[in-house]
Amino acid sequence: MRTTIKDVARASGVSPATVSLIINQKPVSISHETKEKVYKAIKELNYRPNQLAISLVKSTTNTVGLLIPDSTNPFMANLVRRIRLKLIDLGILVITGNTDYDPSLTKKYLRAFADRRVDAIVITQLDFEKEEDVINCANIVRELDVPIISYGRDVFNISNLSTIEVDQVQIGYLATRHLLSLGHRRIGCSTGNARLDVTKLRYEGYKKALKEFDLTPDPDMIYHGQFSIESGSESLSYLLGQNATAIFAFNDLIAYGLYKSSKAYHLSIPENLSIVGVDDIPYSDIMDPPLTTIAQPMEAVADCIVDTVRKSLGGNQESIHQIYHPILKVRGSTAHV
Amino acid sequence: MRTTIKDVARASGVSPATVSLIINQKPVSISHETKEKVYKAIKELNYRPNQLAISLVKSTTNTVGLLIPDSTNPFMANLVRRIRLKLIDLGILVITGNTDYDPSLTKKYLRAFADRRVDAIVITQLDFEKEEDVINCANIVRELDVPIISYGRDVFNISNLSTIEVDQVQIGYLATRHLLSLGHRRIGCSTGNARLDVTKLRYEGYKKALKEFDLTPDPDMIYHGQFSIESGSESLSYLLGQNATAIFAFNDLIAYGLYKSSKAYHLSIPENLSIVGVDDIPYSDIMDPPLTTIAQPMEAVADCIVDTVRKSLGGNQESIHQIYHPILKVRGSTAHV
DNA sequence: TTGTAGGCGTTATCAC
DNA sequence: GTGATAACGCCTACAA
Repeated sequence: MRTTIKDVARASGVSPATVSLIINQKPVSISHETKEKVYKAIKELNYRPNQLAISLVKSTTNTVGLLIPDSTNPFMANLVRRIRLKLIDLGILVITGNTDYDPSLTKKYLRAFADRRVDAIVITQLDFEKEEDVINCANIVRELDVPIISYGRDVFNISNLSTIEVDQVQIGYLATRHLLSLGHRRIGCSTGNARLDVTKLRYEGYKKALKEFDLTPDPDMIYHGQFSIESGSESLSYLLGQNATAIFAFNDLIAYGLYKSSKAYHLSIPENLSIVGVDDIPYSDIMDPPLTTIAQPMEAVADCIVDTVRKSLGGNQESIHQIYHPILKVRGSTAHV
Repeated sequence: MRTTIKDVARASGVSPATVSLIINQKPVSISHETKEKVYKAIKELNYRPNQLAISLVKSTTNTVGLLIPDSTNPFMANLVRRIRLKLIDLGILVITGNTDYDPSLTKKYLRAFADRRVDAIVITQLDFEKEEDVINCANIVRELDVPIISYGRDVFNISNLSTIEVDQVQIGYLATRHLLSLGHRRIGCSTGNARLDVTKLRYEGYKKALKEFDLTPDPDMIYHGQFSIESGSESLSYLLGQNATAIFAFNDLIAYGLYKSSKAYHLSIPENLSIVGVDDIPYSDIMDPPLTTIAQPMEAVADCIVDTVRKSLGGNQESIHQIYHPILKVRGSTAHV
């Protein structure tokens, strides 16, 4: 049993209430003498207030829950790092949960967060393959009664939830237009998980760009994969079979997978194949050739998330909706046909 | 105010105590009838027990704190992911803290973890540049009174702390011996933060290998850097100035930095320069050429950490000391002189 | 200036 | 079978 406020009180010959007043620097005048005694006792007993007890009475935990599908994705890893660093600065801890797009794990975390009375929950790309899982999870979220801040669109259609997003249609559009402007006409898509909102939106952007060039999207040019290196690797042979001269990889990891299997095909990038990715993770400009990619403004997103968390802790009820814009970074993986 | 056990009690016409008994499936016989009533009320009121209150009386939180210097390092990211996934399976949440090797941030986190009464703290490579910070932090750790599990050696010299480590000397040895066996004699080191224990140990291994080949280590062959891509980039010109034909990068990120600046020097790897890294992060075999590296058995380490956490929650006081061995993965970045 | 008492939401020990 | 009652460790009126 650790030392409690009572121990301190006893040791310094005052009541627990007085100790509490002193610790919390309440605006009441207390004799210098007793203050000294109490501080001394605190130091000697190495007393630290039990935050559980404090949280119970104050009903605030200075803790937020953070849910993330793939924490090993460097883009996410960097985002989360920045969020954590800014939050600890405010004295707020974050409980992180990995979901791997698993609905039941997601629900488990959501409930666990709420049960622990986190002050807010940050969810990133909370979305599932199956419609039913989305609905199911949305209901849980609605019951939660905790401020929720989402990075990515509100696929749940929940009213009081703040969203911070990057224009995903624009991402697909920028990537595709860049390729089109280089003369490519058979542009393959190596997508992320097909039913996910991000995937759909990026594909929208792809179609939008094609339309601007008076081209009709060919469904055969899509490989329905996942947001992983392995998926990218697997997609190459299919897309080559469709005579793609360029591939829009739905994120940089997928692009890395394409790089990897390109070697097996003795294809050289960008001479034989142009590739553009999404996210601009830190390894993309080290790859050979450096990867052309669409960068999301990670810092701004992280800062906005933290800001929104802070506001909601401050009692702000209004939900915020912020949209950021992506940026095309042209590097060595794309060239004229 | 959320619904409490009292609300449920009132709604179902029983006492809070009874509700508690039912919820926790205590081995007491309770009439089927009241059980039904209570379950119904719970469902209708959407009642969920407040874990803060439960933790307060049970003095266990089912939460562990995890401290990590650089969560964006893919090796760490993967390790942490696995730990989280295995822990949530046991119903345990993890509060993660990024320290960036900052002593004051580390202390802040350590205290915050303890104040929140986490059941255990997992620290990874907790170590600092300055001796004084190490001592200082060690004192805090000693006062903590929480089971601590460390990935990496106990640089603190704290008695009751479990350690899970990978033989770091062996890492340096394997990397260097590989290079030596390829005929390299001027092998540069692009190190991680100089004062860190891992750095010193890997360098020990380097010296050990040289000694086996009857070579004396040349202090000029060391570039004292950091565990980052940038540091690797910066080290190249210095080490080339020392006529290095091969470089032992103290981790894969550093190796990536070397790849990056090699391009600027129009050096081709491994023809003009051999490189070996450490960690075998997922991008290393996609690099061109694929990076020869020393892999640490991440899965085994993660599993052992989780296992140790589980045991300590079970009340096990004994500290564990486990050592794993690294593995050399020969790929395309190393060749004969 | 300091102490008393009640409450935060649970669980646990006894009674009834 | 079920219900008081006292913890758990702290905060905060309200008294003194």
